[in-house]
Amino acid sequence: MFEPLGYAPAYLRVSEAIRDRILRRDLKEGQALPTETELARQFEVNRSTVREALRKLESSGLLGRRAGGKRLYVTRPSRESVGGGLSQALTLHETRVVDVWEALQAVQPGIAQAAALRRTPAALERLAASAQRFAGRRANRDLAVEDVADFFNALGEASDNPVFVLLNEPLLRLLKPSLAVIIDRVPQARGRIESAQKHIVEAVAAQDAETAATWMMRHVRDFRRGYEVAGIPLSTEVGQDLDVS
Amino acid sequence: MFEPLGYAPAYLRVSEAIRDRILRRDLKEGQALPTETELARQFEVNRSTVREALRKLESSGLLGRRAGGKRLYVTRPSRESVGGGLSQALTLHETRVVDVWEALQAVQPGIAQAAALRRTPAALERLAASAQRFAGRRANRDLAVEDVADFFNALGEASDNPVFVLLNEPLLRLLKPSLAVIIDRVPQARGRIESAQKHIVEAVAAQDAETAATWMMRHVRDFRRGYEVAGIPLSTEVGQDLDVS
DNA sequence: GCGCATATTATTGTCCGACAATCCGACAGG
DNA sequence: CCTGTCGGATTGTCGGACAATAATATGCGC
Repeated sequence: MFEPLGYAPAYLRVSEAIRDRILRRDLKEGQALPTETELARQFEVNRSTVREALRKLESSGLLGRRAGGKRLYVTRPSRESVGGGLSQALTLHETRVVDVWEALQAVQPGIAQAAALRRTPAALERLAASAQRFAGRRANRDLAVEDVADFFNALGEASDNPVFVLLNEPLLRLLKPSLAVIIDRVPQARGRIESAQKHIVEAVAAQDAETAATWMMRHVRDFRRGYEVAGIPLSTEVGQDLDVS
Repeated sequence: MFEPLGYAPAYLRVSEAIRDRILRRDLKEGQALPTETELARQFEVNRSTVREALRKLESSGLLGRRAGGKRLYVTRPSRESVGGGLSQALTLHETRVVDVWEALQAVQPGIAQAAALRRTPAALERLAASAQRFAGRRANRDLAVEDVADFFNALGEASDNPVFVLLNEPLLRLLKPSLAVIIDRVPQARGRIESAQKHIVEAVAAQDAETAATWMMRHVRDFRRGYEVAGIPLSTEVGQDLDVS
């Protein structure tokens, strides 16, 4: 019947005040934040309180530190930061590999399509280079996995759609461990990935959205076959390795 | 030649230690965290340091507070928390309505498909109820928007795929403001949404994945028409209203 | 004047101790 | 069983302190 009358601790109000200024683009990316002491003075709270607020913003990826630096700068949440948060959440929601795969299947053809339509020459080159790198590296298992992920990332960037870019990251992160197993256990996996990537690159180069989507569908479907051949149960939960950092 | 040798401030190491225990399911959801003083004792750091660590985990959604409560409990990141973070990130990446729309177009048919295949009777009922609610409410603009979002959410839940559930939230959040404008300015919008929802519900009821996906595609494509008719430029940036909370 | 090493200063990370507000649990009374 | 009271535990916030080091100014040689 009654709402709880809202009270917010000071550290929260401070963090929201700063966050709003950032979202409003009032504090621009790359700009240095005032010092903790100065913020404490302006908000009229203790420095400890300011620090608690800063920690919140830091872990939302809105504030960051330049390497080896001391002061905080306004940053936009990076792919890694967003990916870390989401994949962490998915892990705790008991996501299974089949769930990730299904999402991949739903979204990747659309990304391929968009990439084919809008790729710049530079993005195309990056994509081709990624495929090349995977094809040329027959040795290391983990590097191969990184290359596959990089291919998807390059495609996301080529689509020039930040939603796709940010969505890709967590899915790939969760995919990687099982992909490593597939590459280890399924001899023909590398070849099939290589072939799919080649066709996708060609379609993107030709700006043929339809073909790009089709090959991507096959590519993703192949992963599912990979799970079966490698003997990974589809109901395996992802993220038991917790490499989030 | 050399990596910078890793140093991490204590508050970070504490927060990572706790986070790992949570991700490892060592600390289970719903469990109460030890008190700040106790944590400080165990980690052998000051309580202020512990508090900074807790603020980080709090804003990743891994720790939460029961309404009006004081102690912290282990929680899984809620849809809202994930959605807030992601939509905040997308806002800062200058995402445009057309980007969100494109992502919706890519992902929603897949969700509809999965929902059709796996919906439980309960989920179907929830979905139908949501459609009903939208159809029956011809008055308020904002409530109508909420109903549309709820329909997508219900579909996501029916798909029984946490990836879809969590992905939906930020997209809907960013979609809402423009959707409100569409409903205001495009007289036939309500009717078309109502019709699409009806067909989707029917297809999901019949477990006809193909039809569900097809109608969803039409439904999403309609939004794009809506933008054009309502005179919203597709390159409008989303999230200028910053209702993240 | 300019580049570079060096000295100063400012800022962060961490600690300590304190205190008010208030949530929690127990306990008594109707 | 519900309500009111009470004491202890816990959080939120404060002030001050200090070492380490990043940032900045200073001086020097050219």
